[in-house]
Amino acid sequence: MTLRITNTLTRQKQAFVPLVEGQVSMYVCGVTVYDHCHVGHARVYVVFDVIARALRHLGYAVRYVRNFTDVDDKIIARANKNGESCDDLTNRFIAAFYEDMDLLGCHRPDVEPRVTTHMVEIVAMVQAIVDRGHAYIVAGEFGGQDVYFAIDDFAPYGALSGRSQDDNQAGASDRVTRDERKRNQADFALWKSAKPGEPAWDSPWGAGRPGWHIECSAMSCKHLGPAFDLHGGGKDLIFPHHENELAQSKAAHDAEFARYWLHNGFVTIDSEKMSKSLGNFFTIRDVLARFHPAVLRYYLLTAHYTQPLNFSDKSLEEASRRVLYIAERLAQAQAVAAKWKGLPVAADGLESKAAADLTEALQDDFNTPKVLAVLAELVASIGQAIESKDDALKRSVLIGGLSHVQAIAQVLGLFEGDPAPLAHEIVESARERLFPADSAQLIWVQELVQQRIAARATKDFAKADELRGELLRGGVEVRDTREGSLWRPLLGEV
RNA sequence: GGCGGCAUAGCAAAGCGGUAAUGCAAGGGACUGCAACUCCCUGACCCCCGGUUCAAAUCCGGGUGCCGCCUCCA
Repeated sequence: MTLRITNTLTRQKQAFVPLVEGQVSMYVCGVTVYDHCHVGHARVYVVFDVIARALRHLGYAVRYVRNFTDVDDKIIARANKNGESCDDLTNRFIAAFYEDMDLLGCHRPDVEPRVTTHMVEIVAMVQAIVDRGHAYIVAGEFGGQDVYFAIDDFAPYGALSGRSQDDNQAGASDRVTRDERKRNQADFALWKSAKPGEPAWDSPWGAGRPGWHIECSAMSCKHLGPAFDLHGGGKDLIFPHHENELAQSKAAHDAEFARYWLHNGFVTIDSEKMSKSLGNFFTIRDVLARFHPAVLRYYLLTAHYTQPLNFSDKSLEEASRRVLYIAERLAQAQAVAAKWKGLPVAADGLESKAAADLTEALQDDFNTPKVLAVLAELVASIGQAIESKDDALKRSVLIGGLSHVQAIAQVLGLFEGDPAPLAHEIVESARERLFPADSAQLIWVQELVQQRIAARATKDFAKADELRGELLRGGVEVRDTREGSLWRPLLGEV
């Protein structure tokens, strides 16, 4: 079996054949850095992080490029509003972006170009498009000149999004102000002349800045060449961003541009798209204040990347319980397996089946729910083995299973490290959040737990059970173990 | 108005022509003073109607419902 990928261009899942055997070049549209990222952004970058990891697992040498858009209307507006420079603003949010991505366990792409450092390439590409007759120049509003891409001169326009210009006109005409300078209202800016006070760069058309789409065309070309394998982003970029990128790039150099277009589905809330404009979004920081980063990452991988993913406390709570369960099982398995440390174990059927299942799941359009199912079966086998009285079986399943969990972990970017601290962090972060030190809630819990310990000591089980019931209603579960009566917060409503 | 996607057990989610992965929840059992944790067992014929096929959740046609894009948006 070979790798199959859903290609937006063909609307089909098709066999992946890279331009150069064994290598994959991949470009993913990065963020416009004027604000914190929300969960929708998190999904894109986690998904493509896993895709890059998966490709590497499958043996490809991957070159992953992801840009920062640091010149844009929204950036200028926000910087003006804040009374700071665009550079200060963008640098701040790039730093914040890295903090979020690091917490979520996303590897850095191989190249992370910024628009502001690629003006030479951008101007050159605009010039090439003009020279080849696919763009025209009009007078700008404040002097200088604007350059527009002429979609009527480019026959394949609409191929990616599957719509004709006529289709678009019907809906767009009532919402978009007419610009009489444009030949076709759907023509889009390649270069915009500077308005007073805006950041601007020199060009053959006077001082100005790039239009929205050209940066990705120029930067992908510079770092991956005029033709490359994978181009990714959220579904909302299909039109107009990617459609326009495709048109510009092909108009500039005739090369194939991206061969496979991958688009991830939206994160939704109550089935509606999470977006800035609707205001129904949570930033990554909002979520990480309540849930462990591994929980958010796990949750983001529970649905196939092309499908919508509905965001809710319930889903995150379920993911919490699951991640905790897996981490605890793995930690326990490691503790049990430690005594066999260094002893070799023959690969068993379980391990090789899991390896084959992992590969198959990844080759099936990076099917992370399937990978999670493989992991679940593996962890279940490990859980059974821990209980097993058969020492030989136990040893082979635990050691073999743990080593294969690592292979899966490296692809998912989950459970890569030591599982014991992860389990501890999940419980402790919930404890700190719900029962902070010196809080009335904490004192309440400690008081009841002490009373219960006392009740049990005198074998007053009726009283002990009553206290446990009370704690449970207060969101606390108590477990009587060899180490005594331990308590921890319930991870979400059950 | 145009274009596109989705509809699978209580919930979430795989499946891409050969009689439905996985997770959560729920029920039963083992364990436990009782519980919790853990382990074992239990669940759906796939929105509706037609069609193609020896065979369809999976393909085709028609409905219904939800969502997205066509304006900045991951």
